[in-house]
Formats: sequence, structure tokens, C-alpha cells
Amino acid sequence: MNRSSGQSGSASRRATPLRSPCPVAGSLDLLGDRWTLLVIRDLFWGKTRYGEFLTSPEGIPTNLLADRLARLEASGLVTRVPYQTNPPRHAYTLTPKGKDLKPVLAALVTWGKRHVPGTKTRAELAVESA
Amino acid sequence: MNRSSGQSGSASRRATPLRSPCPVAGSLDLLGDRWTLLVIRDLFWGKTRYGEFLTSPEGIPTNLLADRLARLEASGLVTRVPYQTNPPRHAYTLTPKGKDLKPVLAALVTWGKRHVPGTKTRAELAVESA
DNA sequence: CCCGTCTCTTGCAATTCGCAAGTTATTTCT
DNA sequence: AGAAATAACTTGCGAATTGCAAGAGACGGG
Repeated sequence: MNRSSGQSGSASRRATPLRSPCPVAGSLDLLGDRWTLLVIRDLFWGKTRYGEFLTSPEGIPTNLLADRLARLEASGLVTRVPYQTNPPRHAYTLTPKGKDLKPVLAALVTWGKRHVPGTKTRAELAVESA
Repeated sequence: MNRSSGQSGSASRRATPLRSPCPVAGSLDLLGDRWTLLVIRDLFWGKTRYGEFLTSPEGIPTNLLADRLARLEASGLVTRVPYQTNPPRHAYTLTPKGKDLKPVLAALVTWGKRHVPGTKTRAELAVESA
């Protein structure tokens, strides 16, 4: 197991102390890598199961997906509820804390569409394939 | 030398091809790490010189700062203009493309203030120290 | 001329990434 | 019933990245 601390119930004590009191730094401590926000994007798209995240076009490695989901749960952005017991299978969904990231994703979409050549929204891609 | 390719003039050909056409993924290809957006935050605060970025409370390592500034310049988010010739010294400033990240930073500030305990805005910190 | 400042660069150990293969426990074929 | 497929992870490991510390080059001042 990689990390995710002991008591995963409430995120009372932080695993990694804040780098600074700046809200940007604090947010980046949780979200600042190449994959985390992509998993959250998938959750906004309605994906809930492990295998669904793997089908996203970016191709997240399986070990990183498991790690990111565990961290997101540990930090209270995602809930993991069992939808069957044997074998244990879970559905991942955004908590209110996670859903509040919508403006962040929206801002990234706006910026990416305007400034990163080659990017397109799902709506535009749907039109193309028609 | 770490990376930053040869011709740093125009970002015509991308060093790393997009992971997918999704604007979120495309944005994260440029911004998705623990430091890049913090440097951009500093630029929004008006910092322009190498030494100024180093004084930020998060304490970015010097080699990473140099690397991030080079990448930001290579991807057209930041301009590097010499303000003296001997020894060569440069001032880093945001391009319009970089300034367009303001909504992203703003969204991160809003989310961090609401959901990351221990974070405070500069205004709040100023009041405290009074 | 020696010292301090500023802006990076270089070395290197430790962490993280990403690819691939292995595991466990079913459900679906045949 | 036995074989094969599926779902959800875990494990191994080489390669890339991080972060700490020290070094380097170019002045400016005393």
C-alpha cells in the first residue's frame, strides 16, 4: 500500500502538512498532479466504477488510479460505497466537497479550449463523429 | 539541462503530444504539477524576478523554479525580458495567455478557502498581523 | 582585491511514474 | 462441470522527476 494514513474516517489530521496558508497551495497539495483532476472530471461525467475510469482516453495506469481514488477518499472528495459484497466492489461518487470543484474544472475547460491547440469539448467531438 | 527543447522561440510543435483532446487534460499537461500554478500565482502578485519567487513561503527548490520558468516561457505563458545585460538578468511577466489563467486561480482560491482547513487569503493574513 | 548578491546549474539520493504481469473472486460460455 | 472471460486491484521494476545542497559566473561595493 502506498499511503493514505491510518484513520480514513475524518480528515482531521493532515497526512502532509500544508506548504503554506495560501489557498492555492493548499488546493494544489490535494489536486496538483497530472491525474487527480482527470479522475474528478470522470466523476463529473458520471463514471463511478474502477473499470470506467480506465476507459478514459488518457489511459491512467491501474496502480495510479487505485492510489488516486484512495487519496481522494482519504481527503473527503470522494465516497466509496460497496455495491456488492462478494467480491467486494465499490462505486465512487463525489462528495459535496468534490462537487464544489466544478468551477475549477470549468475554468480549466475554458482556458484549455482557448489556449491549448487540439483540444475539443465532448459536444464538439460528438458533432464531428456525426 | 533538463528539458525545454531546442527552439524555444515559438511553441509551434508540442514537446509532449496531448494525452487526449480533452481541454482539461490539455491544460493539465501544461499546469498539472505541484509548482507551476504557484509560480503563476506569484506572477499575478506582481513578482517578476527569480529571487522573488524563491521568497514565497512554499519554498520552491531553485532547480525546479528555473525549470518551471523555462517551460512556462516555452509554452507561451510567460515572457522573459532582459532588464540588464551584464550579467544577463531577466524579468518574467505573464503573457495574455498566462493572464487568462486568472479564473483558474480564482476558482482554486475559492475552493481552498472553503474546503482546505488552515488556508487564508493574503488579506486575512494582513488583518491578523495587525 | 575580496566579499556579498543574484541567478542559475550540477550532483545525487529518494520518491513517484508508468508499463506489464500477477492475483482473487466471480460470471459466462461450451 | 471445466475453461475462459471479466472486474478490481496489487506487485515489480526500470526510468523519470523531485528536492536538498553545493557550486559557478558576473558583477557592485568597500
